[in-house]
Amino acid sequence: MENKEQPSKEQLILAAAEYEFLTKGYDGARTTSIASAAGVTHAMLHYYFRTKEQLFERIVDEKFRTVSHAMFNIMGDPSLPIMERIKCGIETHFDFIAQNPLLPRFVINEIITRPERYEVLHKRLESFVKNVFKSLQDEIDQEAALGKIEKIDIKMLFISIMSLNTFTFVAYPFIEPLMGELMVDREQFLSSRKAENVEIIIRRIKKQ
Amino acid sequence: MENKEQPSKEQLILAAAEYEFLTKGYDGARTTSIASAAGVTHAMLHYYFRTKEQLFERIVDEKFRTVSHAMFNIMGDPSLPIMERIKCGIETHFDFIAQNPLLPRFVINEIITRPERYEVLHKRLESFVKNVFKSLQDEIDQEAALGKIEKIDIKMLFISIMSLNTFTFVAYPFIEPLMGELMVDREQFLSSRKAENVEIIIRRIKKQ
DNA sequence: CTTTGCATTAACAAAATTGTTAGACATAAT
DNA sequence: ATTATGTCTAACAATTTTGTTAATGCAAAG
Repeated sequence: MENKEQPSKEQLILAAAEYEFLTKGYDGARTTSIASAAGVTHAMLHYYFRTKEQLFERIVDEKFRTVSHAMFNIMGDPSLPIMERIKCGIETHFDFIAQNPLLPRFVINEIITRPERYEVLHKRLESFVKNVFKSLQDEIDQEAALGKIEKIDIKMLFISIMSLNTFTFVAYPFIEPLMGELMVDREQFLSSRKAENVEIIIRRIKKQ
Repeated sequence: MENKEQPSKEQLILAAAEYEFLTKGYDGARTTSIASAAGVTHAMLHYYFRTKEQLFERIVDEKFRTVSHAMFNIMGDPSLPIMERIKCGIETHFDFIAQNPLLPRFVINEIITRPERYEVLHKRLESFVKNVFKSLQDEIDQEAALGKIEKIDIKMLFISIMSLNTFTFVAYPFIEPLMGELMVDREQFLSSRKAENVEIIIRRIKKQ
């Protein structure tokens, strides 16, 4: 019977594997290390998942689903006015990355080393993203024609938002030591960083 | 004697190792694969560099030096007016990343898996960066006091610039398939992306 | 032409990592 | 009580990857 207080060995292994793969990547991860972190013998790991590869697939599947799911929320509520919608999208995206700080590097490294696996995720996102881009671009073009905002390519805007929201987390260990007191209070920093990213994008769009 | 047309085995190995390590990371790299890419037996690799670790050190050293050297150029010419200086710094940084597109991911992964090695690079950059930040901040504060530009924390600006310039290259395989025609002509895309990044930062600083 | 020293290879050895198996053990069904 | 089933372990096996060595070649110095 499923007990919430006593996770099964299988769940323990999955949790340990997730952390190991996300921090060290496929090549850096060790099945023995995963097993011992999960508190089981490494034969156990092979018993449940047969191979390292299959265990990895489980993690990749789940993480790709997480990303895919997040993309749907990030695009913002179409009923909001465009400025509000973009602002809300940025904040949702930022919060998602903040809660999954290891994910971007993992996904990127994974896609680079095994591009074929990305096709599944890409296919799932492709038409959705294209549609949202198109509707956002139409709305932007309309507002721009009225002189209310700058005319801008939504794809460029998208790249900018992704860059601003993601890079801090990916490069955290690189920049943190260079930042002095700025990043010592993590909560404080993240909140002002989020506001900054919104500000940057709003200013980019606002008519001058 | 050193011949420019016939690189030595040692140089061949170093070149192959650089590519292997930059694309696959330390864990993913194989000494046999490096050797065969260099067209030598793998015993040869061990003859010249003894261990994978030592070969890797050579590459890391060189790449960290490259980054360190780049940082000095990126901070811009102090004799220029602040706007020009920042614009020029952004462009220099962008061009550097464009010419070393594999470097950011390598450096980040390397720092995450072996933070102790970063201390050498960090120490070299620390005081320089702090000084440049301070002089830039002073200049910004002066201009802001005159109402010419927005008051802004240079460190925040620095993170924004790094993010915008770097993320595209790090996440290239992730975003490229989502971008339709935008990125098909790479040269064209990079040039407009560079201009966009400058535009974004300038708008962030300009007084509204 | 012989010695010296570095470059090179092939074959081998060691280590690390992944994967398997036979059997033990518990638990629940028959 | 016996059987069946899934869980688990310890020991072992296979594979992959790294590292070594002894022997060979080769070119320059003496």
